[in-house]
Amino acid sequence: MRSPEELTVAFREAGLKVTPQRQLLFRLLHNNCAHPTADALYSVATEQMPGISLRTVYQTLNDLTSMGEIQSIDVGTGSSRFDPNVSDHHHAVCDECGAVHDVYVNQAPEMRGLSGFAVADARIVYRGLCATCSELAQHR
Amino acid sequence: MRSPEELTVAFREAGLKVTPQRQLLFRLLHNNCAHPTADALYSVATEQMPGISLRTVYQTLNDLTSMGEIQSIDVGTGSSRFDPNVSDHHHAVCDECGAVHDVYVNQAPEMRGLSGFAVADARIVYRGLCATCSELAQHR
DNA sequence: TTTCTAATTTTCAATAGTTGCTAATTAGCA
DNA sequence: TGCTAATTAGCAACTATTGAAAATTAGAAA
Repeated sequence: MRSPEELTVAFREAGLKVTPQRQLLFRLLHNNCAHPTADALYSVATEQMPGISLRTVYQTLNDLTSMGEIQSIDVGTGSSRFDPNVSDHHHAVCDECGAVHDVYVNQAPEMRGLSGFAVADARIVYRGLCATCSELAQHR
Repeated sequence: MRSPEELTVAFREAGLKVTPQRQLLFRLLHNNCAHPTADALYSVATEQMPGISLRTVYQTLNDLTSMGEIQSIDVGTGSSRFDPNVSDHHHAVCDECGAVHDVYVNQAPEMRGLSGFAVADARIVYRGLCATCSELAQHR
């Protein structure tokens, strides 16, 4: 996603208002590689702006998503996660600590067994143990 | 998954009872490649056994899943879907009609950009238009 | 065949995640 | 400074799923 400053301009150009709530979320999401859930963002946002509503967090996340600034991802952990990295990439989820990482593949694998399907997008979710957790597992 | 007859034996051997409700679900799932949701199965089950409870459907699906007879898949359509095909495969979802198809890949793609992650599993979800829907789209 | 009991089913309440609605507030143009 | 459409907060509602508890039942044993 673009910087908070650039988003401020983009929102105004789109006829959208730039509120303190939105600016806070711009900042919280920028360079955020933690793949936070709406609720996680709400918790952090509340520290800096007590009284901000979860509804507003959802609303802003949806706005940013439909503008293509962030993407909503579902890695099977129950709730949607939001990713400011909108480049073509995939995700690795640690089954132990739940961390979600961005990963890349050389080329999207070609699928077999289904003719005529026009693929628009392919998403891969890797599951396993992250470096830290597999280290810890070895010492047990 | 195994046949309803084989499952009947397997359930009894595991100390589980074989009820009419379970037998019905065994039959509804066997050779079912529609990737139904719990609710979809409940609808069909209700036709043949009015009064069957949605809770029982969920319970039986969970039992079958933990026995490894079916697998629960999440392709981002809101609710879990259940697949009696437990071989190593992936899924293609039509963005138009919502149909979910089983697909295969030659080899799981190797991931880059994350060192030390021990991959246990890789799941690919393709999105796009199925053969039928892309045909229809052409005639518009 | 009847009895017995643990497993199962049903019902209903509860939960998590998310969205719809509405009154009150506010950004930012005129 | 005033105005108005956009936004926020608050809360109800909704979907998917699970928890709990009373009633029922499969199936082993007598």
